[in-house]
Amino acid sequence: MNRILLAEDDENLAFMLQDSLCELGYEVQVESTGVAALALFESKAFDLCLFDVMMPEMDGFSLAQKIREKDTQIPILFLTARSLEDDKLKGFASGADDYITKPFSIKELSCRISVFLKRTASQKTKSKELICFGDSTYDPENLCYSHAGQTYFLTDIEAQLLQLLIQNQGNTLRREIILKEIWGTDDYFKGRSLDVFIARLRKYIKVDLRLSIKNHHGVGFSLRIS
Amino acid sequence: MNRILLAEDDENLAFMLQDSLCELGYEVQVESTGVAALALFESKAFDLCLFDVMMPEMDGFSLAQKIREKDTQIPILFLTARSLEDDKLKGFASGADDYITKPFSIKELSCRISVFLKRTASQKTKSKELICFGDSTYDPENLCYSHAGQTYFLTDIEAQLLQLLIQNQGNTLRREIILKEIWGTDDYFKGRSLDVFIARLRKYIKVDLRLSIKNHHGVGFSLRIS
DNA sequence: ATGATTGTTAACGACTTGTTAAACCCATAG
DNA sequence: CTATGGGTTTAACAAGTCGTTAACAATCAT
Repeated sequence: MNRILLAEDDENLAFMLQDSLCELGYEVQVESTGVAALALFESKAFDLCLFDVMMPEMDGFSLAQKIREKDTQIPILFLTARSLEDDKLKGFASGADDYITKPFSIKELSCRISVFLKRTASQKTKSKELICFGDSTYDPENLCYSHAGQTYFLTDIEAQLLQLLIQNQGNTLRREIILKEIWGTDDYFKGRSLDVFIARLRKYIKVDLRLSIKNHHGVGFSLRIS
Repeated sequence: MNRILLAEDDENLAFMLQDSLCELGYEVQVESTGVAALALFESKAFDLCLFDVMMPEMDGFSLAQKIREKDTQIPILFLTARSLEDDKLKGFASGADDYITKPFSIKELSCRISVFLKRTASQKTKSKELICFGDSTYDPENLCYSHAGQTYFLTDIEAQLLQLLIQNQGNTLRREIILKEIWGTDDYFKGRSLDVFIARLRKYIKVDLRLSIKNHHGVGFSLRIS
């Protein structure tokens, strides 16, 4: 289920788009101002942004720039009534990926959306191969962690978290990144849940003396392999 | 240097495109038929495909499908004179990523091309690069300073301050500039905090004899590299 | 020499994280 | 329909970390 953040101040169009896109299997959240959209983007995880260019308070271009500061990957598509050359270029300069001029058909919009979702999705596709790290292994297929004959079966969230840490081994994973990746939102309680799961993983991996999960105060965690 | 495979049967347009794109720093190879383009694709590596829809022997759609069988990742962009709805949908269905209707400006084309090249490029290079200064390195991703095997993990403010100093190495950074940049305000106590952080950074970097932070009395600080 | 600026260290308080356990949720079995 | 159990979230408290402030020493400019 892909989540789309739609920023559109025209209520009718917004409703129509939300309706149509939902039918196509997307989860759509709508905000009518750039400010609100930016706030929502920061607290929840989305897979794609769809912004109207003309909006009160903050126009689509500025909004896109703000988003790009936080996320260089997420696809951003613009909707606009005008098909002016300068407008298009300004759009691309502010970090847009595509530019759709009204009137457009839902089918075309959906095609363009799926082009970008396919691309970002293919980056995520995790291989189901056995992963070796330190003196241990993790089996993504069976969600189990093994070291020297001992095997622990992990729960869903434990597994996701371990996989994230492994994929970024040595690097600091920011709390908000983890929270958005696994829980979809970033609030106080999910944050505490994260700490609880870190504690559990530490309990598992302590059998492998080469492994440790280091905290970077106020920033996040990193898996260290000595 | 990104390599583009252009399939276009109109000689004039093909030449014009090749010329313009070359000037923008792309390496462009042209074929005037789908069959030839497919053959060339199989024998050489490209980063992006740009196909005219209407071509003798094999149209752009069929060509795209053939390419997609061999490479699911490479971006494929269509050029077409018609902006018919059905055409666009057929294009996307055959594996296209974008669809540009003539007439178009080179600037717009170049924007759309770079959107996709950026995406595929970013899949290859994921990590931010290290900053080297003196005999040391600073890793902005993990907020850590390293010299000769030793690594210090910095706090948020330490990291910001070091980064500021590095970016202005050799030049004097005025106190008020630093204070506004990092703390947002410039009052007496934040000023004293700054002095405390300078002391901490000095403690870290003293392991690198080539580095020193010099004070300019009443003005600010500068990072000196001998 | 004197007042202002900077260097240095330590302590305090706010906030983040570690840890454990209880509460809660939800699916499944009885 | 209730009981059970696995898994997750919430709560509560302990431990740790960081930024600020204070205090005092050293240095600089005039």
